[in-house]
Amino acid sequence: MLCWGMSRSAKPPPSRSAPKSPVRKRALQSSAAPRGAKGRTPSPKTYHHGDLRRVLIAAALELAEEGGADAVSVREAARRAGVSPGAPFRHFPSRNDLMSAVAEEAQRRFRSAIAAAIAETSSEDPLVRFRAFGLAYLRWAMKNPAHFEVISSGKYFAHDQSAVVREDNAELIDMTGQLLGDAQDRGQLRSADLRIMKIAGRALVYGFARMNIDGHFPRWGVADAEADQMAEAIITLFVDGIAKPV
Amino acid sequence: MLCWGMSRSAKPPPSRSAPKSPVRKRALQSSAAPRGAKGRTPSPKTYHHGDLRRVLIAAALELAEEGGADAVSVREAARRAGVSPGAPFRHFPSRNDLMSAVAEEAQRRFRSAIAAAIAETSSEDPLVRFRAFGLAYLRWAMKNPAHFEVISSGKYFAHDQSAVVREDNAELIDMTGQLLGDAQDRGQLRSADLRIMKIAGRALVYGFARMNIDGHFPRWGVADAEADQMAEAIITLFVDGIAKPV
DNA sequence: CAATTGTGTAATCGGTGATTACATTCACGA
DNA sequence: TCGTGAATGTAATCACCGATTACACAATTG
Repeated sequence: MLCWGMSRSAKPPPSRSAPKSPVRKRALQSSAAPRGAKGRTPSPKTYHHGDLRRVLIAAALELAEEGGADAVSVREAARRAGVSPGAPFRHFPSRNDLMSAVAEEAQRRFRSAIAAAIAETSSEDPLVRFRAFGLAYLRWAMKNPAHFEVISSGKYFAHDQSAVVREDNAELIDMTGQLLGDAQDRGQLRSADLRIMKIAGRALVYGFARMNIDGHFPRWGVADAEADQMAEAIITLFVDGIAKPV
Repeated sequence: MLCWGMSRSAKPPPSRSAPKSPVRKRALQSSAAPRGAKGRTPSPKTYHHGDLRRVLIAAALELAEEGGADAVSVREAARRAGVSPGAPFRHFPSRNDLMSAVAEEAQRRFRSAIAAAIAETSSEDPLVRFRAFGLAYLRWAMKNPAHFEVISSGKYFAHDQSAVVREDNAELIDMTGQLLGDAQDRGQLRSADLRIMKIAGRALVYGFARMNIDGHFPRWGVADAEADQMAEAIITLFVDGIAKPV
């Protein structure tokens, strides 16, 4: 018998169309009352889950955290939500659709983290703010490698599938352009080619974050402080490199 | 019936232990006489393939080229080699082992490309050679994105599984350290911290290559020239950034 | 020529994404 | 209040994949 629950014991085959026993096992249910967007009260043992979409996304984010982006499987997410393997299909026609939703949530968090870091920067100096941007970027990426991977790798969801991720990301890129433009207006930069600086800056932080994800820094994972110092040093090097020498 | 060949037609079940018809279909066989390491002459229709290991690696490299590193499957490689799905097991106990072999071959090519580019540089100026290194790196990575991905992402083979890849890569990194050290000895650099420059340089090119792989440059893929110019500009920016201003 | 070793085949297992028919429930309107 | 249809979850199934085993066949070697 095909049983998606955790009981693997062989059961006597239920005659094909016999009415099922009304007793249902139900798992997790995220017992801290998941308030849906509509503030519905979820009775604990209903046939309908009530908030499956959200729970699936949460489970997928969790799976990614635990075992990397590749470890996310629709079936396992369903298992953790306590529903059958086919249930997610109603909400996400394909695994990619689930991953898109995951990416949107992750991107939202990423953006918030950076926005918060910049908001905390009291200075008006665009290069100082640029530094803060880069540092927040790297810190978030190193703290949430799997989520960063989902967002960035363009392998888990089609980039043109989620307008949210696309626009949100474009906004971040624009922000760096803005900051560099301001710095240029103040005569703080050596080179005139903003475009190259922008893309080089992106490549630098992206590469550092990805190297971390891809296991190029085997020493870390524990030495959190060293990683942070390294991140800071790299950004300093970049900013010093493009800034006009005093 | 389970048939690994291309014929999907239902056949009458062959009685379990009946002697098989001696007629065998045999695919590809890489008909340009694959000379094994031992220079064996491969007769075209033997039961034994004769050079399966090599052919499997070649097929895997091809699959990666065609559909990205994730598109490599042991079964498909076996299919292209014209053998059963279980055959590769003799040579590669797991998919990762196959990918390790693929990575070794790719790394070998990568290293050659860079070595050749540096050898062509007549100049003795370490920064000029450093530039050549970076450019060769980016050019190869952009020309062989899937192969670069297999080498670098540490997801397709355990980094400690292949001494070849590890050492080969360490040698490349050493090379950059050497070049930067030479530049420092000649007083060409602004900063004293070689370690940071080394890692920032790595992150920069790695990030650029990875952004290309991950689809962050949607415009390209056709505009090859633009990508090349961009690569050059980025490396120039970096070298100018770390070099002492004239 | 015979035995041993290497190599490919056949068959099977468990896991996964995808898809369909069906069961149950909920929400809305008569 | 009650029925009906739309939502939503279940059951069952398919194809594909990686892994593994027992077995068949070939190549080599003595």
